[in-house]
Amino acid sequence: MTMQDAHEKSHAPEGVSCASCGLYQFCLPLGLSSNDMELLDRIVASRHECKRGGYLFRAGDPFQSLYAIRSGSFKIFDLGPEGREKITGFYLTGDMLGMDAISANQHFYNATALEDSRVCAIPLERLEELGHHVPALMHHFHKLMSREVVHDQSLALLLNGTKAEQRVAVFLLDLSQRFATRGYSPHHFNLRMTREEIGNYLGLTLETVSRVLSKFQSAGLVKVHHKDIVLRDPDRMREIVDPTLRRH
Amino acid sequence: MTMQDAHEKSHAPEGVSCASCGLYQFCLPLGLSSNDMELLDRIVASRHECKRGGYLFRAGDPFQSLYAIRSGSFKIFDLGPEGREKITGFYLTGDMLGMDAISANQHFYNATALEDSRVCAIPLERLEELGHHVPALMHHFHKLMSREVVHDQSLALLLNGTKAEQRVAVFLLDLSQRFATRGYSPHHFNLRMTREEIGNYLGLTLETVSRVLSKFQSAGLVKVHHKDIVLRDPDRMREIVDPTLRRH
DNA sequence: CGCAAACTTTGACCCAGATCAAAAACTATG
DNA sequence: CATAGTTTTTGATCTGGGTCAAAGTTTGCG
Repeated sequence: MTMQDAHEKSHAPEGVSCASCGLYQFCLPLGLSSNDMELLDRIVASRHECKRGGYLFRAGDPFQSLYAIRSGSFKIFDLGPEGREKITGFYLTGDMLGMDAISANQHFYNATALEDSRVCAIPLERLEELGHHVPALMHHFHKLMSREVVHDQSLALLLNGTKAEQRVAVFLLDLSQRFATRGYSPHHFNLRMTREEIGNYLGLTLETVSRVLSKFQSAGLVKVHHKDIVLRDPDRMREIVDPTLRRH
Repeated sequence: MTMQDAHEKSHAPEGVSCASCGLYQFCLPLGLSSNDMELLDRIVASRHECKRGGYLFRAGDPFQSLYAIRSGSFKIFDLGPEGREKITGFYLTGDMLGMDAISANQHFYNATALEDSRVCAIPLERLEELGHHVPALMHHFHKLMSREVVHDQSLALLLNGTKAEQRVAVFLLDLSQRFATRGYSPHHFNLRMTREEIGNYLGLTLETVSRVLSKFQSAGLVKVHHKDIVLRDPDRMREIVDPTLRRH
């Protein structure tokens, strides 16, 4: 079973507290008093490591707990009947994974690490139990789930109503913004996924992603060097996403 | 403001209880004791009517409450920069709407009634407050949100990896199953939305939807008469969705 | 009941992006 | 540091479903 597979995921030293994590503005503790923060450590069942390519959970696994990403990044994906992978999300440090599994008590999708990563396991029962005593915690959890709903609907909108260039632009701007929120540069960052994974996620082929990036580069919008991205003109990028922004 | 617009939504007699609703297997009360059920009525702030085409809420509206559909059906949709409508979901009797609004305290999307409908307004604060005393209620709410997450991701998968015929087949089978769960015939039902709305939702044009339905009809899979649908061969329909099911 | 408006069907043509192909650039490993 | 494998780029061609067009159907309203 996934949980015991030492090649994919192993226990790490537990001597870390939520208060010292440096992620409390993204993770669950947001808006809690330092008093509440101490309680928070009680809901983290364990901390794991997950090697690049290792599974955090697989579709069909029984629902054990939610996971907060302490460091690293993950993709979640479906494997179709013929094993064709379809990515529905990339998750970065501070994001929470596994909320799909609550509804049927088992995971619908798969999650693997894009790089060596660490996660905190948060059993839902403990979260709910502590939530009875700390209303702000419960409410924050509801916000997190709601954010997931909004994100997933945005993805459906993206896959429905937009052209290739818009999709890639949305993808880059979204990443940029997420890095900014985490304190990294919004102008210069490294992709953690391949062209194929990007295309898979955006409903495009890797060739199309590559072509669009080349086009953006010759238009002076970005500087692309492998996975190294420099956003040179975010405003013009935003105009590609929403042409009504263009001022003549 | 939407909430006061009498043309769109008006108050209806309040003399109805959750226990007498006949929907308690779909709505929030699922799995609660009859004792808890009495508490439940306390979280319903009001019951409204919503005429065909009327807005239940609009993108940007402040988040007032969640809504459980007592009768009727709704679509939720985004209006792009040029006002181009993009539907991300159809909701039937017993479904809950508005969970997108929790994350930012305002609605991201619009909701209008596909037919004259009635809803129960459920303020989140009351739900959370009562949830502190009734853990099963809180947990059931988490399952509902999780189900929404799974649905939205499934939509993204549909819009990504499938062809026109598969999409229409998925749509019909999904509706069939949802009607069945509600005690209606899974073989014979009425569409509440136009070809255009179906196509919009599925990422197809109304012409393509029409063509696919015609093709399904001549193949003997369905009998289509306007909005009246008879599923004649659900098994073969499932094979269209997932060709690996085919036995030669 | 009759006419207008809305919805649906069917046909002809076209295009964005998929697919196929092949070379180039990078990465990892012994 | 050479070599095999992976990832990316670029080009040529193909196609599912979009777009445009026009006729047929249904519904609702006065």
